[in-house]
Amino acid sequence: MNTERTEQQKKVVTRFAPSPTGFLHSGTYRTAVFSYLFAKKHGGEFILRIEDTDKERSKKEYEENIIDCLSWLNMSYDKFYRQSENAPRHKEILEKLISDGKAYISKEEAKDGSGVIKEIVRFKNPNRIVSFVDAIRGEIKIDTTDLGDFVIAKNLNEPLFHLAVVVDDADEGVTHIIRGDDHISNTPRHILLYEALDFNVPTYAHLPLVLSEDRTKLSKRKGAQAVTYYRDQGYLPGAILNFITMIGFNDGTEKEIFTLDELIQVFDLEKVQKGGAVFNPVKLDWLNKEHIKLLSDVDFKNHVLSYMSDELKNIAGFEKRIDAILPTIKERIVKFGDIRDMETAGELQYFFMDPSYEPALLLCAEKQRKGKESMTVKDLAPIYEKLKEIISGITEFTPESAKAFIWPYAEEQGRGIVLWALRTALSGKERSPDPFTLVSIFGKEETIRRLDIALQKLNEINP
RNA sequence: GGCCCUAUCGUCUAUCGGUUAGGACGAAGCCUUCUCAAGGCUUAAAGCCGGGUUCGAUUCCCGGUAGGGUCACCA
Repeated sequence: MNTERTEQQKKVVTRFAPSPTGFLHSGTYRTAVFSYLFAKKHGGEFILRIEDTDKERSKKEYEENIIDCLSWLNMSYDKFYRQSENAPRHKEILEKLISDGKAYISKEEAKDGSGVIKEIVRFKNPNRIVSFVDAIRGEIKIDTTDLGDFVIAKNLNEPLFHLAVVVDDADEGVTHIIRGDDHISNTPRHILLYEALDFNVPTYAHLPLVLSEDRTKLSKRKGAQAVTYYRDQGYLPGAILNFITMIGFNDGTEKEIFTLDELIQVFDLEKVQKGGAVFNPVKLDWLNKEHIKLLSDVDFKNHVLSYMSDELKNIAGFEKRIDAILPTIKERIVKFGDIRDMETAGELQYFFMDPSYEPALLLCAEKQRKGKESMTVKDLAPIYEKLKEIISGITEFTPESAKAFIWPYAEEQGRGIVLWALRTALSGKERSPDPFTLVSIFGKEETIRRLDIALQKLNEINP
């Protein structure tokens, strides 16, 4: 009874054990997220172990990428291991297994077709049915007979995944192995090894796979984007974490927007989905926007600034007006990378400097009076004069106040014409925030100045 | 093909035997100041099939079917 209790109170230890053979992407790091959430939920420890026993495919840059991404996602690990550094221990275990008669060296022709005879190590399979209780799926039984005497090392100095993973997890005290569904078929092999080594078998939890649009396992080939791609595009790490958790997990409520801390609070392996889920980038966009709304004004501004070019930020009027246009930007972006697109499309510059546009743009107001004659310079000039007059009377520069002053005149003259004229004069664009917002951003002096510019441009057109 | 896993709107999901099967994204429509957004409202949209168990199954069991995973001297 006592031993049972201590067993239950044993500190939870989980690990993320990627092989550094590619960039971290949505299909691969989700196991890290769930392992992390589970460990933190139970006040446990989260380990990062780089599984670099495959010398040919492992690359230092991928290892760096993994560490980099985890840090960006704010998933700090309590311990770090590099599997290759445990080589002496692996060799020791291999020798023990062989001397115990539980594994043997087998002289075989190399699989690469070179014809070389190599001495590989095979595990002596007891050929029996292995069963375990998966924390997500319940009992799973698999007959290991058809696995044969599987290979556990290329030679005494080069252990393979099955051996290394079991030895390391046991040595590092991992209590819960949370990994992808695709590992279910490996689990019986691992359990066999645990038993041969007389180690305690940990609890397994096999996560459903993240799927691509065609419902097959998400992979780089299937269009999985690297975590760094999302970072570069200006997604928030909190949104990525929230999204990747919500596909495959639901706390039973209708809440969808969670911070990392909230996720830790509500996380529960038993509420993890069993079936695979499609990674839907459109919903990620929505979620990211929601997370942007959660940002403090300062944080939001800093993010915005980091996505603007120096050229833009160096415009003389930048400092003066940046704060005023922040709300407008927030409304229009879904991720911070959109700011670069806005700048490229020239949708930002006019806030800080005189807009550049063809005089004819002003005349386009004719589009607003269907079936009527085209607008002419003669029609428009008085409108601009009147607008100047109205604006000089505005006392408070808020969108609401601006509207209160301008609206009656727009009603009288035709909304389309007046508002289009105002908006294009202020922005030089066919699309922009509404004119009242623009007026409130620019203030009296600048608004009138821009109306004068429009008037000048009008004169350049021959009636 | 063997073995294993899975199965509710297009997508992500709620439901722990009794519900008008709920929500979200997306879509469509409407409203809200001209454009672009944002916002609000409305609508369409699901229990794979067949057997059981039960007074009653989306839910439990079995069998199909379908999809996926895995079958390396990769991890």
